[in-house]
Amino acid sequence: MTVLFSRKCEYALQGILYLAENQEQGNISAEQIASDLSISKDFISKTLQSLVKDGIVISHRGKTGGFSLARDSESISLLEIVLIIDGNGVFESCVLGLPTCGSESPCPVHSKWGPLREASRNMLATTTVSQFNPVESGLVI
Amino acid sequence: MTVLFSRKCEYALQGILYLAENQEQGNISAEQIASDLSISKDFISKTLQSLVKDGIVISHRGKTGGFSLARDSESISLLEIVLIIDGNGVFESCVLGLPTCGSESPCPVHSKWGPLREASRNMLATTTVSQFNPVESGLVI
DNA sequence: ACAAAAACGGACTAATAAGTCCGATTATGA
DNA sequence: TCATAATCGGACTTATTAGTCCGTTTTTGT
Repeated sequence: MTVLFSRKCEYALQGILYLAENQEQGNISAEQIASDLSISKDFISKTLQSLVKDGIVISHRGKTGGFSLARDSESISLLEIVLIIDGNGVFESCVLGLPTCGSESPCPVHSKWGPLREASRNMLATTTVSQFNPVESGLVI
Repeated sequence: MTVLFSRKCEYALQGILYLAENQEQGNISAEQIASDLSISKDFISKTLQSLVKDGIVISHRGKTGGFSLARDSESISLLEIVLIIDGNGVFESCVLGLPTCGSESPCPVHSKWGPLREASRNMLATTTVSQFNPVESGLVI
């Protein structure tokens, strides 16, 4: 079991963080990403391709091809990635899986889960891909 | 996708809350639970059987058989159910799925997710099955 | 005694997610 | 020009989860 996101979404997040951290390299091949993250090349490749479609990532074919960020890393939030890959079900559905749960007929944990869900969403919305790029964030001397 | 728990776990939680809410009925058949919760009879039956093995639920065969709580509803926390069905991976694993993530080498959201995870766990640990039984909680006149 | 109705157990099937493979296309550099 | 190395697309396979089926056992009420 994963925690909050699908495996595909986890890989997407890992992948885009990797791209951000290694921006100076220019195009980065799926091969390299997969090797460094110890995941499947074909799978991360497919996953990044869906981010290409949504304009988060740019891809280049050919010998020196690979992937790179389509936008400024500071403008890409983790939430954006999650919504693209997994949708917003995590932030809408009842945590107990009750289809009828809502503000009219809340489940036992409805009011308690609400703030946590909002905090999770907020964490993802306010965390950008650039935030942990050592170079950009100035954390490295 | 489910939010935090497997479908099986969601059903277990729904089922045990149902048992608590309808304690006065004594034995409650899988048939009735399934019908009221709009889920599969066979599946909820199987799920409750694993709670029987862990001493949360008691089962009785035969014509008037069914399921009932094995312990005082105030002593059964939601967390207990979650740990039995899904284990504690949700509270241990990296939310980005990074195997190396930990306090030594934290992932980008490690420090932010920690408190949320603890709050989630705490919510489940402090919410008992009795809490929302209308009769026991005195919410019903 | 016996029919009915329940959980139990185990094997089975279905659905979904995860991951793989391969041929086609595109671009580069020698 | 041509070999090489990359993404792309689609079909495919595998793994996991979800859900079903059915015969057996147990218990109760008539």
